[in-house]
Amino acid sequence: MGIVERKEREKEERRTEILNAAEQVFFEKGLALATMDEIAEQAELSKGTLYLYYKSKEDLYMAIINRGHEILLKMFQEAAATGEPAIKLLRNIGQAYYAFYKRHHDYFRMFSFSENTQLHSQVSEEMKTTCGESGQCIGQVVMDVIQKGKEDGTFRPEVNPQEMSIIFWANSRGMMELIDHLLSKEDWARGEFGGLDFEKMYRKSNAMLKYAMLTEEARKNFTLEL
Amino acid sequence: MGIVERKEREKEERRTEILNAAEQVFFEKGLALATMDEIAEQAELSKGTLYLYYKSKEDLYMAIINRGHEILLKMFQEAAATGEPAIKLLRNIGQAYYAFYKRHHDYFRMFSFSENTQLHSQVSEEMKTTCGESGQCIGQVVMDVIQKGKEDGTFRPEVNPQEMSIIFWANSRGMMELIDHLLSKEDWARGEFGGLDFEKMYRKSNAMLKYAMLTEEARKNFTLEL
Amino acid sequence: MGIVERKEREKEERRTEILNAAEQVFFEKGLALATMDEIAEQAELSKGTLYLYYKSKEDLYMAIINRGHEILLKMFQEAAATGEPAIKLLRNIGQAYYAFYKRHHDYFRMFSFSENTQLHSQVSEEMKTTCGESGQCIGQVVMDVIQKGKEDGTFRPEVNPQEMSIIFWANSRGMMELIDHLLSKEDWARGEFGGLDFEKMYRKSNAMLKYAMLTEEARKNFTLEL
Amino acid sequence: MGIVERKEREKEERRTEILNAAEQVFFEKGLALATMDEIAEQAELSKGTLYLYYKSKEDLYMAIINRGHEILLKMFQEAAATGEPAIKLLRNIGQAYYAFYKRHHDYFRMFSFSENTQLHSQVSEEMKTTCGESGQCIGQVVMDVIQKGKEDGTFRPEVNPQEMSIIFWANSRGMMELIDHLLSKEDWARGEFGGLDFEKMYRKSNAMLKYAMLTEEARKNFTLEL
DNA sequence: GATGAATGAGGCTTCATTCAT
DNA sequence: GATGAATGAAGCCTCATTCAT
Repeated sequence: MGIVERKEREKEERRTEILNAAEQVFFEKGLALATMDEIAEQAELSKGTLYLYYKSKEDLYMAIINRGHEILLKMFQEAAATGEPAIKLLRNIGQAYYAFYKRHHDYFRMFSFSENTQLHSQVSEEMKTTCGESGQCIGQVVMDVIQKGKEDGTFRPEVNPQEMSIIFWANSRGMMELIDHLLSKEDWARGEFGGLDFEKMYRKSNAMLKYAMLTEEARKNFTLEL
Repeated sequence: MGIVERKEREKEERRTEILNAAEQVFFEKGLALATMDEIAEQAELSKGTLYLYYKSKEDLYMAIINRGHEILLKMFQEAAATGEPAIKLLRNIGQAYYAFYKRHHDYFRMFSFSENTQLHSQVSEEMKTTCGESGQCIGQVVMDVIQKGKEDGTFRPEVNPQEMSIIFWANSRGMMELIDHLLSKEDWARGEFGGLDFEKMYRKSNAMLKYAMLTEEARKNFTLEL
Repeated sequence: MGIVERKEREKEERRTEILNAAEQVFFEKGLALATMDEIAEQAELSKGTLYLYYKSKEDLYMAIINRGHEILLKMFQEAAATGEPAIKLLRNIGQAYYAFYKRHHDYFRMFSFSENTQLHSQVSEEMKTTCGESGQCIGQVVMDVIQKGKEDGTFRPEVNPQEMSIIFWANSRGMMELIDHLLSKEDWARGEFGGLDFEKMYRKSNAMLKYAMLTEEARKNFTLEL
Repeated sequence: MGIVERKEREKEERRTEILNAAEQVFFEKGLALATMDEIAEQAELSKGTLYLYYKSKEDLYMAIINRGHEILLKMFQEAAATGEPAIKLLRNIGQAYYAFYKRHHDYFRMFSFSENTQLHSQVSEEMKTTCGESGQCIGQVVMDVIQKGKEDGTFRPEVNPQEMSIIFWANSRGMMELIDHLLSKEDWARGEFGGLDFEKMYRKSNAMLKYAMLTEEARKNFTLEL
């Protein structure tokens, strides 16, 4: 025995190879312009084999998005596990998001797409189920941190962690999308455009939201720089 | 005389008809799944005629995005022209955005797409030029209001209007995208999901940002509800 | 009076303008890639007007070929009208053909096409009739010169002028087509390719045919250089 | 084993089937009027399959031209391999060309087109490379024979084989094109038009060129009939 | 006579997916 | 399980020609 396990492992490896290949192609061309032919060639597999592992091009695309979500989740979890006070953790998470964007902006760009109605209509239910989790968990990490901050008296008692985590997440995403869009026209690596320092702006926006949640007490130790 | 003018007007009408038809189809199917055949049929025109007015499917798509931008711009301009103090105007603009989303969410969904690299690569330079303006102006409206608020002592002197308008815009967009995504799974019309009142959350997020910009003086007249 | 003539003249001028425009476009793009739109634009006329003067794109193309034929005919006639002895005239004609090729190779290239079956099937009978003449006459010029050479004892009595004119014409055309094809790959202006001097070769081929027609007597005054 | 070979063979057969179908359609309609739909139907294959074997309509067309070139090359090679003296071989080649024209005039007509600039611009580099060879070799056969005739004292020492092979080839092609053009209007099968026997004329033209190349010695055994 | 907007048939090509081997 | 040849539906776009004004 062990033969079943080996088979299982090989199958998993094959899935990974396909994903790696698909990733490269999707990153370069995007969903619409990528072709299964190209992915098959990149994977050094036949086109038929692709369909043995993934039901459709869209499923494959969704699987890559899921990869991105898992990477981001891990980064969030690490950022929230330093043992620091909640307010620091929230800052860490914010920075982790920016770091993710910088290191994995190809994934980031796919995220917007993942919410596209058209895409969803073409992804199998199976795949959607598989991919749902990570996305959910990401929000949870933020929520837990805010809850913790509430408990230790940093955030006001009327703060609703679920709502606030959504607001934080939405704001961050909105900032990053805008940054990504503006930067694509200029020097992306420099992270600067038209004299604006986007990283700083991103941090500011997060700080502003955080500031609004602080108790009077906590504000004394917090300087909001605009 | 008048013959040339009439011709001109008819041509413009035809353009509008085409745009109307394209809009309907794009709203329903999205860029990828829409076909020029269907648009032509909807417009009760031959496919060839479509190409007399727009160079490609992507150009047509971009023209619709432009329509959306113009509607939004007008709503912003009206929201900023009530003569109220800056802090109210900013709230008006925020509400206008939400109203736009509610009334024209099909346009709203296209906006994300308008920043897609692949789309851009297929839109003619001509069309891009035509469509650039509205997008620019929208941000300007917000910026002017913040500048005004700074001048009348509502917003802190260290506030940078350009940066803040970007942050406001990004946050609002992020919130709305998230709302749109979450709601699409449930009852959209109700504007509520999982016990969360999204409109309220949206207003909160805006209020939090605003609050952070206020001078000590102005905060006295502003209650931040979380 | 006069008014009809003026109308007639203006109409003729319009035909010429159209022909000029079509010529430019056909020269540049060839029949298949040229469009009536482009011709109309070049002529600064509406597309509809084109069809007022020519029944189809193919008719227009044929009309240009006819122009070329007329130019060539005129050059042949001049070459044959210097009053020199027949053997010189034949040389003149050969040189005229080469000169035509050099000066008007765009026309020359169309000639091959003019014999294309597909083209013919799309040209109106009317236009074919109009264009038949020049083509016929060109052969006639050569024939007359050979007949003259026969009469003055330069060419053998058994020479059949009709046959020989055809052979001359065919040989010259074949040479020029080949030259044109080979040269297009290299420096056309230089008239040289792979160390071969095509003009010289062309003259040689003509000389060889001429030589074979000469009487013993005439050969004494003729040096055939190979 | 053998399975790979069989696959290989079947693939080659498929290529041939496609070529056969394309040939029939192109012969009947010509490049411009032929459609891939028709070729697919004729081949009893889907249109998509055509593109699995040939990149474009033009590539397919070029492949057929190549077939013709190969047939002609073989006929030339056989004509030049009878072991007879060079002067006979040259006559054989001339006759082979005429035979080719008579048996395969559809191919012959395509040849003119193969030199068309527009066609070339649409043929893939790959196909051009594949097709280049045969064309080259055809000229070589003639050249070798002339060289041989020079060496055995039949042709004058000043004869340049390369030049002369080109002249022969060009003259033959020119004659055949003209014949083809004139005959198409009348009875092609009879090979006669307006009282002219074209085959005889063709032979005459070749004989005239040959005659001009002969040494004084060789002329004694050669009667030039005009 | 001139216009030019409208047509609509049809062309080439692509590609996700299947299925016999 | 893997292959890759074959499919065929569909897409975008072109353009010669017509015809109402």
